[in-house]
Amino acid sequence: MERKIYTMSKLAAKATRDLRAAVEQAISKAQAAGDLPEAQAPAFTLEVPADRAHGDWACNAAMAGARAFKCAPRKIAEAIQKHIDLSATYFEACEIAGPGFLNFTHAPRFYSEVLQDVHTLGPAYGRSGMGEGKRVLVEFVSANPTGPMHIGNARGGVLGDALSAVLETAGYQVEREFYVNDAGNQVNKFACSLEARYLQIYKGEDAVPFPEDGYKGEDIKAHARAFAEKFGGQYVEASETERRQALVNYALPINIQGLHDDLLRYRVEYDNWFRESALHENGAVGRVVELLKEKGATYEKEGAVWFGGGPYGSEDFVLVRSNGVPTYVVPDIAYHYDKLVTRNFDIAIDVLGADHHGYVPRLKGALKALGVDAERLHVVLMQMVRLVRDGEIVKASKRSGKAITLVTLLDEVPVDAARFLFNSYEPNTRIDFDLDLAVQEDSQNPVYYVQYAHARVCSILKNLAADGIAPRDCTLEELGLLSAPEEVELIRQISAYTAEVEGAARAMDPARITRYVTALSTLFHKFYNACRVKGPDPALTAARLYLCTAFKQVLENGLALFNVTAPDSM
RNA sequence: GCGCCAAUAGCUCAGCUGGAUAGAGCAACUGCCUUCUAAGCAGUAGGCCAGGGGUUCGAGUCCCUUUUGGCGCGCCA
Repeated sequence: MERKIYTMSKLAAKATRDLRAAVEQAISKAQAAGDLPEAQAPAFTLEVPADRAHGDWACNAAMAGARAFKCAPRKIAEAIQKHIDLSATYFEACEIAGPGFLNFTHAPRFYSEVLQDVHTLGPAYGRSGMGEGKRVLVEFVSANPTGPMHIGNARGGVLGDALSAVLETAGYQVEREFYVNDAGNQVNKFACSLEARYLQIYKGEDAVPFPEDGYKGEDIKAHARAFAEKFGGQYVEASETERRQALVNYALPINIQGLHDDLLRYRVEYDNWFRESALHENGAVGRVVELLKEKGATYEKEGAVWFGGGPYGSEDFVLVRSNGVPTYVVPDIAYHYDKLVTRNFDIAIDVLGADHHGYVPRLKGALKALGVDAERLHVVLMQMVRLVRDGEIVKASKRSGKAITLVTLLDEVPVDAARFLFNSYEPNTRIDFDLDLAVQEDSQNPVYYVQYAHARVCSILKNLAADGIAPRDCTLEELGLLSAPEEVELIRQISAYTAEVEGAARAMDPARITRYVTALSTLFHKFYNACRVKGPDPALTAARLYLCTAFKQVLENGLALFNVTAPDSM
């Protein structure tokens, strides 16, 4: 696998790191000068204040140190202020406010250099080395190939895909994987359902009972009909095993290809399609049971093999039924063992529906018993998606065969809108997906707000190009002309991008990027209304054009993370 | 019954290791297009952050508890 080396933007990170060092030094110097008592200096935070009037970065060292120094926060703040040296930093002012906050203001050169950074790095702006090149396997969707994908898989697809992109950008080496459940009981049910529909074609619907827990969807009937057209009735008289095998061999590949195609249509692509059947064929499933037995993590009860979860933080559960057939967890354990041991990924991430949460401790417990550090497995649980149409909740039920499928969703909702909407919610938020809103092509739909900002900046560039004015490099003096509040705010937001990506990676929440690009677009729209790019002053025009192209670049980088298009015109 | 997740503006949601006057979009109302796209901007209005205790300089955020809702608790997957 190709190892990518990225140029990183370190400017914003360096700015805060230097500031932190300056504050620490100021505390030491204040202590040396007797302005602060000798005591362990407190841990403190640097954060962007909610209110712009409080500067660009705020430090709580004075309040945090109140106890250690046995001194009023404002007194401590004054001592720090007296001794702080900002000359080597990207900050120029330090003020004391409120209960003892130290508020710092960026020096103008910070803004100029941020813009130059964006131009230098281009599409790589935002990348960082946070992940240290660690190998991460992100598994998501993994829908059963026995039927069509439902609306929850649509969310999982967007979430897993965007999360993967965020992690890549934050410096991880990511592989996207789909786990194909092409073995086990689900497939048996699939076979029995197909068989019933097939036989019904030849014997009549009343003559062949349909299995109680079978798949009742139309897709099963369609498969049976197509199979009958291709092979005729030759399998009616064949043995049950042979008949079912033939039906599965025919229909399952079609379904798997269908999953692949539907996801592709949804702009979701995988590095690997990992088949459960492979784990059975190469003996990994049987081996994992043996391994657990060797570790003494199992016991037998009433003819079944149980996992004793007590020492590993999980409940007891059955591994192998009394009839000798392993339960579904066993291949899952084998699969995760394969991820973390056989293939030796540093981290495995599972994107799962919240209805699977009860299963997580079992899986982690089994991994612990196998000697695997369960911390290397991260499960991102996403809450359920409900579909709302005409103000009413559409109940999706897989058994009834009336589920809202991913394909139905795509037929109704543009991919950009669906991806943007699904990526607007953090995984742990339940979504009521409003179909009526998603198809609306107006300002109510947030995706257009962001795309419009992009179309706008493209329009500016086009207009100026028509006048013979092309973007060019600017001197620091020229960039210093960008001092209007709207300009400064926009650049500030641009400067925060890398940290935002890192935060999204750390929290495993790509929805933060959606919020980021929305905020970025807002600031651009404000800039657009307050500052004209085209104007009498060539230097100012050049500087603003430089800002425009930087904005365009960062917006594109952000949208690329969740694979939403950035149109040149709307 | 036990466990997990939640409860913030009329609606949908943010609020990142506890920080300053709790934010955004939509909906409502008022303004702004002979100048780079009005799918935009500016402004007004809208909140006992579910209730109650606690922890501390400081709580929407942490702990306990009550209520309400979602999900899960099989030798199904």
